[in-house]
Order: sequence, then C-alpha cells, then structure tokens
Amino acid sequence: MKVVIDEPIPDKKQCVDSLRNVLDALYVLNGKWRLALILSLVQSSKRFNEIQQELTGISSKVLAKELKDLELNDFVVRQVYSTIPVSIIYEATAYSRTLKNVLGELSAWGGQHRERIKQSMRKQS
Amino acid sequence: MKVVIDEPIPDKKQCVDSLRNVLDALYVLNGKWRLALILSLVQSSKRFNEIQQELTGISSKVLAKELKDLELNDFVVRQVYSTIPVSIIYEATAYSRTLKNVLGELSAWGGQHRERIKQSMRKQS
DNA sequence: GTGAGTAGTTACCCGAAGGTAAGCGCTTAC
DNA sequence: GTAAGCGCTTACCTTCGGGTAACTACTCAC
Repeated sequence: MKVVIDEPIPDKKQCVDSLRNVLDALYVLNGKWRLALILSLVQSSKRFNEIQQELTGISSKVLAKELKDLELNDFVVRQVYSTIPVSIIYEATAYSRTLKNVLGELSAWGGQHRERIKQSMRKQS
Repeated sequence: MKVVIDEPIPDKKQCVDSLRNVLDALYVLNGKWRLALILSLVQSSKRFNEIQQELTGISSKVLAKELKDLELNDFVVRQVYSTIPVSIIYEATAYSRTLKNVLGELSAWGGQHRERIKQSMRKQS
C-alpha cells in the first residue's frame, strides 16, 4: 500500500468506494415497491393477495413482476404447499435478511421524515 | 376460526408502521441518482462539474433537475460565492446528514452484495 | 477574437416503469 | 350451475425518468 501525498482529501478513496457501493446497491434495490416488498416478506411470509393488501396501491401485474425479479435474484422463494387447494407462499430468503439493517435505518428515517413534514405543514397553515 | 385475541401476530402494528415508514422514505429518496448524489455532497461540497465527474454517467440535465428537487426539499443548498468568477457550490444541509446511517448501511450492503455477485459469476464460468 | 471552462437550458426522443381493466383456469361454497 | 376467491396473465395506454446534443451567457487566458 503506497501512500501518495498529493491527495488533498485524506480518505478520498473511501468516499469513492462508498459512493460506488451505494450506486451498486441502488441498482438492485431501486424501484417504487421493491424495498417495501422485501420488508413485508421479511416480516412474515405471505401469499399473493395478502401482499397486495398490505402494499396498498400495487397492481397485480407489477406485484407479479417484482416477485419474479426478486425470485431470480434470490431475495424471495416461491413455495407451493400441496394443501387443498394448493397454497402459494412467498418467503424471504436469508439474503433478504441481510438487508435488515438497511431496512431498519430506512424505516427509522422515514418515521422522523414524516414527522418533519407534518411540522412544516403546520407552520404553513 | 376466530380467536378472541384477533391479532395472530403479536407486533403486527410495528410491522405495518415500519412498512409505512419505508414507503414514505422511498417516496422522497427514490430515483437512480438521488441517494448517491446526497452521499456525494455529504462527503464534501462540490460544484456542478465536480459532481458530474464523480457520478459518472449522469447528464447535466438530470443533475440540474435533481439538484433543484433536492434544494426544494431542503437536502441541498446552492451557495454562490462572489469570487472572480463566481463559484457555485452545492452543499448538503444538516437534514441530508440525518441520512448518514441509511447511507452507511446501504454502502455496507452494496459492498458485500458486489462480492456476492462476483462469487456467483466465478461459479458460472 | 479564439478557445476553453463553468453552469447550466432547451428541444427532441426513447424505453421502461407502472397503472387499468379484463379475463383465465382452478376450486370450493351455496 | 353460478358465484366468489386465488394467482396470476394479457393487452393497452400513459407517464416520466433519463439520454443526446446543441446552444447560451459569462469570464478568463492566449
């Protein structure tokens, strides 16, 4: 590891790296519903219609597409249980659960963000 | 079958709340460049062209639009310094810095996600 | 005055994301 | 047999995020 003195900002490399990491993460996680869908399934496995009820507003078309994508990328498993009639349950994989901290922080931030918005609404009126 | 305590999952409310929080957070933070742009400016204030070089691939049009959006939402301040010629510096606000944990977790996850992808590439070849 | 740099704006275009609505194959309930 | 629920699929359409490229207005250096 050679240290080069002509780097004005000391930890520039770290900055560039973390930027790249975030860009890479966004590449997979980007989308209106994706992270929320993962969170929903991490909280508990669900069937198609249950998810659709929880994520109010998502259309069946988009949900089906998102589930397929997430299955391909190993975030979700589609389990078919041979009950009568068959139950189709979507389950989060262990890999989805590596997003636990991300989702936790995002939820915390989202909560305080909503509070902030409420405050600024009050001021305006 | 109706159980008297008709909440089967003990902390269901928490689940629904965190889901709503994530949805609310995504509403503001969603977009291909948004979070990366915020991170870049949290790391250090920059001028227009510097940002464009760091976020390789972003067009001037999209960058200008994103900066305007972020300024409106109080994530970024556009500072004009009357040097000769004037320097226009974009700075992250304190509110951007409340995203520190989110960005940290996202970066950490992005890093290990890239490793994982590399592994699976190797297996396939 | 010519070229380069800064900080954008404008016009045009494309593709993907996402919404709407309808339908399908299956089964169970009435 | 008819309706209703489940798990989707299909066709259609709209919106918008985003890319390209050209251009502007200003200043400085040569």
